[in-house]
Amino acid sequence: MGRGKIEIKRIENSNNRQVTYSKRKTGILKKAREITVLCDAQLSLIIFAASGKMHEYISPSTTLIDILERYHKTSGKKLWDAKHEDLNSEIDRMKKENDNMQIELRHLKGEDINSLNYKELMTLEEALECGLTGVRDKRV
Amino acid sequence: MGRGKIEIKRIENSNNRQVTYSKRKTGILKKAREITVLCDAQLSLIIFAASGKMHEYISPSTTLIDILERYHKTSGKKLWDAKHEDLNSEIDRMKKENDNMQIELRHLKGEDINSLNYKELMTLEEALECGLTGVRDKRV
DNA sequence: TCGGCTATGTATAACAG
DNA sequence: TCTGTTATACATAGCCG
Repeated sequence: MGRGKIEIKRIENSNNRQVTYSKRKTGILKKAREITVLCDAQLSLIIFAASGKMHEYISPSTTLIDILERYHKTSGKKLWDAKHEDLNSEIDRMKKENDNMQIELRHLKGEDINSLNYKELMTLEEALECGLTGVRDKRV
Repeated sequence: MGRGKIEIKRIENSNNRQVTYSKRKTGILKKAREITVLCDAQLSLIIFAASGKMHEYISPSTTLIDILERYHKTSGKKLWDAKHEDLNSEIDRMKKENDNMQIELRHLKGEDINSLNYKELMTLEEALECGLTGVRDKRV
């Protein structure tokens, strides 16, 4: 279309490239809107120009999130796992830390100490005596 | 285009709608590919037909996740917060729990007790004595 | 229902200001 | 560089088999 046929390959002249981008962006956004209206389709179109500028079209009556959820379900491809995995591993890490402290606390309170061996009991006693001394010094 | 002009509104005849969808889908996918090649654009296009069938085009040299990250950064719109917020609040909750245990542990070890008032010290001392008794009983 | 055809409406490459 | 124009290539609506 236009005054001459062009090959579909990167337009080397940056000015032409920019102009073509702008026109085709308008075109594709229009097509996107049209197909959703004509055919009851749901669609998400996100375009970034080489310059970084962004344009989007999301079909009405839906949201990008809806579409991504559906994409997720339909394709089975997971989108936010990278993010989720980080958070999940952080949670696991804290959970372990938590459990360890929980156990130490119970021991210091004299609970669940049946499983401790003699050496561990001695260490614990020492810690308790030390703490007690500190507290008594302070209190007086 | 075609033998007659059509209005951009829902095509009522479901057969025509389906045919038009199929043709236009091909068209828009082609346009999507072309603009990325011609203009160095990055693009994500996801279409769901009314039937539920999905089609997508993601520009080469990128991934949908990249595009969504960029969308997030550029638009400021948060996409996965609903999902993430749950995890984040879980992390916050555990962090608090963690901190509290951390403090309690330090107190039991006689550390950082300057900030405690008399009553708190007494409670602490009691706990320590109780723990110590338990441990000594056990050790013997 | 479907794949292909073609007359016609659109999009756009090149150009002009 | 940007906006508008125009000749042309392209996309596609309605058909046909």
